[in-house]
Amino acid sequence: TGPLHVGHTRGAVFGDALASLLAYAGFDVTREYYINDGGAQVDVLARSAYERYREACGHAPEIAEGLYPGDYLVPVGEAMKAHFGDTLLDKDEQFWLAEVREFATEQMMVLIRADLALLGVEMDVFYSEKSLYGSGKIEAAIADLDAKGLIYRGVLEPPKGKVPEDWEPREQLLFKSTEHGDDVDRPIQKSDGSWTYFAPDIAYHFDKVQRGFDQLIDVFGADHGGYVKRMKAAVSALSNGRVPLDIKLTQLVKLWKNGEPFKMSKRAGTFVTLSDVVEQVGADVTRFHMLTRKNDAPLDFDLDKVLEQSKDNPVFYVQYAHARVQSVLRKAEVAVDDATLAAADLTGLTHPAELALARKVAEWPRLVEIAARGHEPHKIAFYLYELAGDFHGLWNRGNDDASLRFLQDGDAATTQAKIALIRAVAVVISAGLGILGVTPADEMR
RNA sequence: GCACCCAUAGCUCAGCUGGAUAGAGCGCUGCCCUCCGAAGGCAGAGGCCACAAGUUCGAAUCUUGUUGGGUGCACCA
Repeated sequence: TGPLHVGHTRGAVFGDALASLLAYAGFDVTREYYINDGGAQVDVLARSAYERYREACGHAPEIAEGLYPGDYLVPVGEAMKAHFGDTLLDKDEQFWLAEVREFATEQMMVLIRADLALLGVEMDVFYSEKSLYGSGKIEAAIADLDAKGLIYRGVLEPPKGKVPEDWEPREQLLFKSTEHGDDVDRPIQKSDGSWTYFAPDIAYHFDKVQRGFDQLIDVFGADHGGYVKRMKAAVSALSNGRVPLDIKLTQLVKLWKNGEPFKMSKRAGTFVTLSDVVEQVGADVTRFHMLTRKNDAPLDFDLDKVLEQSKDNPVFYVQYAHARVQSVLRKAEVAVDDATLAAADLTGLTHPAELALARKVAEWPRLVEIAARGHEPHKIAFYLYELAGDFHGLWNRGNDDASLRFLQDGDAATTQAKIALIRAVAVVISAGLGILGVTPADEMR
């Protein structure tokens, strides 16, 4: 219903990096974006857009309580005027709602695709929730569960503890998710017989199971933590336990500026968008920083600090290490092509700092395996930071001990051995940054 | 009331699915640029890994309980 904001950015970066990590580890990965274009929220979007349309036509917009006030809908209103002329003015909702809904959601997807492109995130599939309605897919998924004896009509117990004021017993169509690890059974139809949002979600996952995937990973915001069990229950039931579903929750991003919390108000429509952030600090910095915390830990993002060029800025620190290696390669006066380096005699590398660095580089394949298996791309970011630290340490020892410098005048064999080591560092940094979607730098500016 | 996540140095956080004296950055103390970029590096101080039991040859890591935070909890997505 709007442009992506910083919270979405974290989910996008996390999912993209995880997908790249799995691909790097040898998995065949499909990246999907599930478009929430069904349900009541899209009607709200349409009504909000209609007010902006009236505004574009010269009337004062009446943005009632509950509508989306954000001014990102202003251009949508203008586009509507260009498209519909004044044919929708002063008409009842029933005459325009469906058309405007269609128009506005399309416009929102244009925004969202542009935001993703700005971040460098590419999706293989955009899957529309709305497309499931009327296609028979929801009915088919529910029928599958029904055949397994997991669908029944019933009345749920009121929630324990604080009971909502307006609670009343209602008979609904329910999914017996408790048989697959959930705490209570979940409604898939409202009491009026229409689907709950859960029904298309089930159908979407059923579709993925039927497409033959071996494992599924969902990325949710932490505020959707309550849906984890029911979604897992659904996939477990739909796939007869064949397909594991891992759900990764990304915690909140706290924005800072000049050391002070940067307040956002969704009410007033003044939230900070993905494009705000990326335009200010760049995609590389945004992506790396979003991955310097575990996905389930809250993240501080300071719009000034992330641009600092110092050691407490991991993006810079890792880039700097890569740039230093490239600098040495440029200055080397001996052959440094891959074949020569591959054949270099490494027995001369005996200093503890050199061996420590070599050991760190050698950890890489195992680290990739661990990170991929745990679905934890942040481990790549932390590893790169440690690798860069070991490298910078060795570099600076060269200040005191000339024998540790990488370029040894008049000794091509030793120089090539040392360069083989640091070239390996650069290769790993480059691969690691590639997984995170960050461009390695050849020089610092 | 229930479910999920979290609790590690003064601060912000790692800790490789159970292995050796628990690590990093910031902050603090003291050092290192005639020398491939000091935008960096070296050294030091600083921890009862929330608490208590349990499993194990071995626990920050696994189990249970307690305390203290965060999030979510019928016919909204």
